[in-house]
Amino acid sequence: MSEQIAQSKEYLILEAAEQEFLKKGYDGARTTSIAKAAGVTHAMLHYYFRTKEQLFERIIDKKMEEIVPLMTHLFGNGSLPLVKRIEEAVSIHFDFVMANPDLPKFLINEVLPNRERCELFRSKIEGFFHIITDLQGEVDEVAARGEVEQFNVLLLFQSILSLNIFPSVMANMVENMVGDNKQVLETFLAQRKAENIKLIMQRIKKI
Amino acid sequence: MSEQIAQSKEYLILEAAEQEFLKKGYDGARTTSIAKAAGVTHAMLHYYFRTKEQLFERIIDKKMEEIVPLMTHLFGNGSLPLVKRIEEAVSIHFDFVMANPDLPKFLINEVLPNRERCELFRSKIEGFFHIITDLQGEVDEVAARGEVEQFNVLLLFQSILSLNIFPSVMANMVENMVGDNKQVLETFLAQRKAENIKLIMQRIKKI
DNA sequence: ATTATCTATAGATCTATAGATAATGC
DNA sequence: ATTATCTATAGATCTATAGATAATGC
Repeated sequence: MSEQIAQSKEYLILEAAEQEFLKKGYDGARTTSIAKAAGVTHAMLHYYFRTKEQLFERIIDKKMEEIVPLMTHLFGNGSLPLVKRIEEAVSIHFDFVMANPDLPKFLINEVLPNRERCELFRSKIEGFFHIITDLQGEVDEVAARGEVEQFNVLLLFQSILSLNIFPSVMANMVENMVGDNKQVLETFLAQRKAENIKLIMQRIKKI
Repeated sequence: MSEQIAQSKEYLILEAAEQEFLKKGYDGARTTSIAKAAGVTHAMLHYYFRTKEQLFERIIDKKMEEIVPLMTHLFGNGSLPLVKRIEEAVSIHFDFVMANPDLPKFLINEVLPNRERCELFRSKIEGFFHIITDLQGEVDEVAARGEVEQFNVLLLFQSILSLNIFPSVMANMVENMVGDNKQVLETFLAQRKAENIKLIMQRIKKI
């Protein structure tokens, strides 16, 4: 990004707004705080974005766009066998959530409860649901050959999602329990990731 | 509860506050809305509870108290063998979350992020962590005899929690996907519950 | 005497804009 | 001419309380 854009007031406001909205949600966020954090006068925020709502929509859109490519490429590595591909997906998804720890709560609190935003989100990740359907066909075949336990792909994806967002959704409690020791935290996360992979693998592998 | 208490303004305010705070969170809740929903003047709310914060704490306390007995009795049926006891726990916990669908989000958004409240909550469920420790000893024994796969009880509990809160945390998206057909929703929930039990059972059972 | 209740309003906070002025690009 | 920026403030909303009055319990 060019130096001009990076330091433009409009961009500074967007960055500050992202922080504020992700940390505090729409209700908790203050346009005055955003302006202050961005180092601009409050009037400038309204000059560029007119309303708090419009500024918020910009952040929502940005966040959604960050999720789409992950979702559509999650089970993307067609060269791997089915089970390995799913194991990869769990791992990649876990890492993505850890790299974007505020996203799950933001989605849960600000996107899903709003009809319009929820449907916009669904339309954006529509491709993902087609992938799920295709994958189900593949699973049915492989399971018919007795190579994996039969399973519902959508349910399995929900399980992966649930398990992987846990550390970020419960981040405060986790911190509270492990203290602020970075080493301990990383050990915990590694354990958590390994456990999630094991859970999913045990579920689908042929007994 | 006596008719007097049930219809007392104080109690009406508490009930309305519970609805409002659970649905909208602290920031989104309005004391004026609460008073209106309770059918009392706004001044009465402040007369009984002084501040929004104090009213909120009352609701927080109540909600915590609802969770404590569940947690401490989750793995309580000592007469069952280990694996069955855990299966029971998954089932009971799932049903509890479904019966209290707003609780997980409330805990995640209003309790855990607040240092004081989070520690208060931890102190209230301290007994639960002792149960986890005891259970770990039992697991180590049974696993040493080769009757179950070795596993970490705390990690497993986290997995159960993650999997079971999914439908309520994603409730809006689930509704959006299954429509408002009650039959379809119940089928989904039954599927989800069976899948969670299967996931946990497969994880701990000896291969 | 104390508790409960209401009306009216203070006081704080927050979003948003008006209006003036400076900077920028044809 | 248009775009960017600031100061000042309007206007809306929300929490909280003052002060008067009615109801209740010794």
